[in-house]
Amino acid sequence: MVSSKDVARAANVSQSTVSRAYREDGNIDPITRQRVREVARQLGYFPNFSARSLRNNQSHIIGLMLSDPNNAFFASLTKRIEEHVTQMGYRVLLTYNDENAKKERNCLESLISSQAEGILTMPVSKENEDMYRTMHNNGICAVQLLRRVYPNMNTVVVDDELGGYIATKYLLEQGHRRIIITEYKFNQLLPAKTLGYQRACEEYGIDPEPGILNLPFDTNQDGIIAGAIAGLGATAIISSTIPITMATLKACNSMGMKLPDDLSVLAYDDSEWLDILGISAITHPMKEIGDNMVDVLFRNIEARRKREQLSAENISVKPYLLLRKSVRRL
Amino acid sequence: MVSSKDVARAANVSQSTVSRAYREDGNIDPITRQRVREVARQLGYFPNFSARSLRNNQSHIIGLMLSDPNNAFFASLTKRIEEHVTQMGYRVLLTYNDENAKKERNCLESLISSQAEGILTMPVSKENEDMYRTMHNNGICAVQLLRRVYPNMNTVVVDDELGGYIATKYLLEQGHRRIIITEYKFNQLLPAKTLGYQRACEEYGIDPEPGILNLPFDTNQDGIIAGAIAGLGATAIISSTIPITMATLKACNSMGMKLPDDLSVLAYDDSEWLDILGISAITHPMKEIGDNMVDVLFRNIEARRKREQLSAENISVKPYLLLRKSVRRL
DNA sequence: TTGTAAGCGTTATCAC
DNA sequence: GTGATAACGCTTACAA
Repeated sequence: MVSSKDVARAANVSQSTVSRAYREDGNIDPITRQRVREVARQLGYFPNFSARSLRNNQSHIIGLMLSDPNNAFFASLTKRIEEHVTQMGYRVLLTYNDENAKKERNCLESLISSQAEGILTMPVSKENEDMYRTMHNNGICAVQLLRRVYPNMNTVVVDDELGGYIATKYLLEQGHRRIIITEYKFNQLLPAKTLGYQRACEEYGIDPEPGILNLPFDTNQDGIIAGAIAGLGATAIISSTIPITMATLKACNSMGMKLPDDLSVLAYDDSEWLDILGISAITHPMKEIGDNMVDVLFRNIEARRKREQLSAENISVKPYLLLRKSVRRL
Repeated sequence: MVSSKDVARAANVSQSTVSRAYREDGNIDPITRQRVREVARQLGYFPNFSARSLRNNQSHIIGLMLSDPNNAFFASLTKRIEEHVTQMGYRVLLTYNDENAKKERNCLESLISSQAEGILTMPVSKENEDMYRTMHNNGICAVQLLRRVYPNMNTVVVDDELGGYIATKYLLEQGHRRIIITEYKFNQLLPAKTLGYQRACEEYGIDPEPGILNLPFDTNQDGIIAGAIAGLGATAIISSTIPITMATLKACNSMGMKLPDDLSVLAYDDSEWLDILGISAITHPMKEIGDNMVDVLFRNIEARRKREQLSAENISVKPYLLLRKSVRRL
């Protein structure tokens, strides 16, 4: 690799002049800058970010830690985030925790060692709290995405309690009474969507309990869903993630059920495919979510640079109902 | 950030001993290593990769440059790649070129400056050949993914000519004669899929020309597709990417066409949604593709470390037809 | 405006 | 087995 020293030699200037030619402020004669850059170009010189990072204590790296890559919802966020981050002159280091605390730990270690200035994370559980504290102590800004695992961390979430409520209420209004809602149960707590479901059910004087279907993370979801629908005699189902929506549709296919005549389906999280399939969904203002995530992060990075202390932000984005034609009025 | 110096002080050893405690070979008393690591843990020490990279001339970074993030086909590859790369103890720097040569250039500059040891790239066009040459000169290993833009670069592609041929031949066998194939035309050349389409048509003595539908990259694809179907009186269509498949299905919806009665659709690139929708597709052995990409890359990185010279590998993975029920026998 | 030199946190070489 | 020290490529006082 050609270094600034090589360029300096070739351009007959000092190494620091080369450095100056590559920085905004660098007090340097425009002519010199021009000349140095030209020589550098010919030599194939590119500044070494590792060295810069070491010297400046600024890596210009943002760590992105996602959980489940099968969820198209996240894929679409990834692009938005990358775009923003790049525009700010930062780079994205991509990691997946696979909903696994041990892997999450490895990701975090790697990101810390990479001197990431900020991280956008979907925490798996409370298990790695010490890591997040270490990061905090080291001034690494963190924003948790779509999940509120740590109360004192910056947060950008969708108001899933509201989403669950809206979804359930709509189905109730359409006359459904035996409604299934699916969930993954990570902690002991009920997911927010389920909480909203409960609230709506209780408003209608319905026992929410039998409709709550806890699913395993990776195996035979459609079989379980099919069984639950038959078992409860459900007339409607709220599928709580994109992968679960897929499983639900497969269950319908295998049982030969037609939408919305035999079963009403309301998907949580939207996808272009759902539009094609005519399936109503709880959807989210993706642009707003993506923008917020990155904005909060860089606000914090900025503040830190000025040695200001910011209190944790807590942004909750409102989901809304997108009607198509997968829900039948009873 | 706490550095090895801090740990050294706290553990009453020299800084180089701390360093040794964190390397495989490091000739160090196991007891000392244990003790040092414990002190480090308490202090919240993590090795600084920038410094390591600077000193070792090994960043342990792999650059991943994708084109279109809307294509779920790539999203699924991304995860596979990340998994592999992480397992090799490397990190993934994610960039998107948006099918735009200027952006591609920025991505490459960033990756070079990041000292990436290897990059997995989907080149946009020949425009940035100088960049790729610079990388080559600097010993940065590159593998082009799914496209063969540079003849002398390592390549992992799907044999799209074969895929186009298989798809077309199947439709012809089913009695279709007016078949549309869609494409994006980046260079002057016909895409490989279209070449396969041509070959099959010619075997059947059919003029391929009228069926070739060139689409713009981002706007109103479904309108154009609908127009083309009507215009040609097509009985079948091969949609050449996942986003185009979506557009095709939208076109069908808006024209009120039912599959496969009113139109036969054969998708190029598979998706779980297509399974749900019962749409036949040309699919790819994703695992094989992902594995190959990373294997080729690390084979090259390994060779470079040993100062060996490897000639460019050229891997072509065979696609195959997955029959569902979106094609009608005429 | 430019050059000199110190230092960022590592690893590797060389003594001991 | 351990410690001192130079060097990696860069930025930034400070000096000229």
